[in-house]
Amino acid sequence: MTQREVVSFIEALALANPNASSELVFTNAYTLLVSVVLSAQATDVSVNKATVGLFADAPDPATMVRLGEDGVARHIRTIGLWRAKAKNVVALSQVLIDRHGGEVPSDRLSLEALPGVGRKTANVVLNVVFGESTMAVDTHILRLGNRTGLAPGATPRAVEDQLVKRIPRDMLRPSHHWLILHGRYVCKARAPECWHCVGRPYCHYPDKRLEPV
DNA sequence: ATCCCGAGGG
DNA sequence: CCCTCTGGAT
Repeated sequence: MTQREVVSFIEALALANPNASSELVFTNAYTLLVSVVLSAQATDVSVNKATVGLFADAPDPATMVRLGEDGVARHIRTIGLWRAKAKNVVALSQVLIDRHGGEVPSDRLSLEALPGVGRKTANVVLNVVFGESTMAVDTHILRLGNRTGLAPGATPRAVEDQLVKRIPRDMLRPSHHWLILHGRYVCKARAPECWHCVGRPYCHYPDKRLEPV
């Protein structure tokens, strides 16, 4: 896809989704961070179902540590990978208390040092909470980037670097949400709905589905 | 059977 | 570079 087509594609997504935002339910930096940690290999809907009760019991790091792994696990057992996630959420909360005054740090190094937080989660927090122009590449963006030709790359990091390089700086931050929503609801993994895709003129996917099944 | 806003360990 | 962790929706 040419540079001009990349910009046209992103502009079309912007028009189609003027107020795109995260679909995770959160009220502050801490609840966003925990929600994103819980969202690995899980849908936002299932995460939100579990966090209602979790954050009612433990809205901050101190209460989360007090709740403990078993207490957290009770709330999130409906989400995949719940054992590791319960452990990480408690450990991460303890680190926030010990090293960051109970607050969520605003730099990548500190974020990625938290248990259960890798590059993708750090990028989401930096983008949503701290207003940075990061591009968090999840399964949707990895698929969409390769399928459409927008950002070919074998790994999330390769796709991230492509997107950062090709999307104009002033569009990069909101592009994260535009791309995720497009991947989730239009450029879907199983049956992409190309018939109402605004990126169709630029997309390289050879098997465009031009009408509903 | 495949997929979902991955990370850590070997 | 694997592999494992994990459950609900489709």
